[in-house]
Amino acid sequence: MAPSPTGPLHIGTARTSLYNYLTARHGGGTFVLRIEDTDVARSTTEFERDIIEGLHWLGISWDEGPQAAGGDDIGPYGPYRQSQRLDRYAAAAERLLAGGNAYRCYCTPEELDAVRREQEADHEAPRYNGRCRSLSDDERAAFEAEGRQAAIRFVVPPETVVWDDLVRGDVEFDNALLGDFVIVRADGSPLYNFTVVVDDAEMYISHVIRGEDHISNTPKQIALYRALGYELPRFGHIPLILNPDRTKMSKRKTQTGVDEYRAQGYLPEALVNFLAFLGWSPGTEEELFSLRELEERFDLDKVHKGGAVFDKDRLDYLNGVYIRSLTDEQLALALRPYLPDAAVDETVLRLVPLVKERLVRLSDVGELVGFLFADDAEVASWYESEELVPRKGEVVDAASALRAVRDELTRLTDADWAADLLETRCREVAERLGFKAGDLFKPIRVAVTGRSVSPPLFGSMELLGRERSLARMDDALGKLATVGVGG
RNA sequence: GCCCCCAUCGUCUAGAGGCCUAGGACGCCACCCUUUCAAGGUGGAGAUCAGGGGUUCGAAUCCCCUUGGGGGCACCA
Repeated sequence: MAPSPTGPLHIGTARTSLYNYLTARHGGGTFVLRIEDTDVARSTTEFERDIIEGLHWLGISWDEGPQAAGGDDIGPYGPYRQSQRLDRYAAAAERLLAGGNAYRCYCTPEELDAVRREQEADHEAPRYNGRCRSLSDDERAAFEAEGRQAAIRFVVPPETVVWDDLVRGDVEFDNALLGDFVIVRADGSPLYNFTVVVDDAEMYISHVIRGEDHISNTPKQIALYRALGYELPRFGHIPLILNPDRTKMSKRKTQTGVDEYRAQGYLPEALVNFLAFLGWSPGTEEELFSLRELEERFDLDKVHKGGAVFDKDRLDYLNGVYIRSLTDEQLALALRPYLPDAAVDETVLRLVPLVKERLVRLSDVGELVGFLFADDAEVASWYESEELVPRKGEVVDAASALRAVRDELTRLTDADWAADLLETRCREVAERLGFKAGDLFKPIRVAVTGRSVSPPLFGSMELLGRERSLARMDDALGKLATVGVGG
């Protein structure tokens, strides 16, 4: 896998990495991570860190490559950052030049542009016209005298290239359609199509698995492999992840940062399971897979050719499944970062059963149990007094009901303040007053939690504690009084 | 404009000539359970397998064309 540290870890990169990782693990191979940082202007070690940490977070590990951002490499064919391999590219370029497989090109961007425009006008494919391909020594000297810097272009042999793609089968491309492409810029820096070939070959990469958007780079790279005398790897082009409108997934239309999903409380297990199925399935109706199980079952020849839309609903569903599969202790730990620092561990563990079945993302916990950590006045500000009124009741009913409940519960001691007893007492009150239990519970719920939708009421009250629960009922009574009916 | 790739419910997918009156899952809709919301359970709507031609006794599965969609055509990766 060879990500470019020019941005945070992208969902697409994560998926490609996963497929690479699974292919390597499934086949007992070696998984290599290489950082493609030749674009010095856009590459940062901060992004490198985000990528490496994101992959680790997903559970993806590699046998060769940098193990930490800015850290040392592991593996026999390093260095594994392209910025540290410049001498190799220079040597390869020299070999190409010496063998007549490449030449210096003195064309300026303006000249190139003019040619391109002309070709477009003639409805031709835009490509380099080969002007500098066979310059005489005099012509070369003349350009040099002008002070022009030369880029290096690769001589593309005009032949049809065929490869047996790991996911698509035979793919054919006519390189005669290609112009000679630049492999080294005028400033001496090497370009992608050239560096990957040198690196993949010198790192003995056997399987190149990448997105379908690279399919048209492959014939160029194969030509380079041949010119350089390298042995060809197998290529596999996996389908793209799509926006809901079926265009190539983009930040604009879909959330693409792995760090963002992580921050929102998606579990790596859910993301991995979800990503694996974007373009692959085991061929059965099973759909819950751990990384380990995927390592065992994943196979490139079950990978689809068509793109797959990123379906957020499905990710959400899977995340819920994985959250529910956690033990209470594990979930309490995972929830910690999403709860106020003031929340003690014991409280967190006790609140887990109340929220476990209600969480789509870990970050949802804040909304669910916010009433526990907000002060009474704030909770009272969350609702209008009308919300205290039971479905088919009057404001007076709400007031008298709440008062009855408060009076009843006041008699309980702190020690008795537990969910089951609270429920028993409230049901008794409901019966005495002739309320349906649900109708009575509504005003209590709103008073105590500030919302008409909350975790189970009595468990919530137990956690909140006697004093605060009673105080909030008093606050509610006060709010009803101001509408003019309480008292 | 040129080149290449792809095509099963809205979405992810099962399906490699007869097992398909096309299966599962998400989402959606009902109902059940239920203190709200979830979770769970049951059921339902939802794809004439993009369309048209072939091949075959037989096609979602093979071939061709059309249409639609996507990707690529840089001194980006």
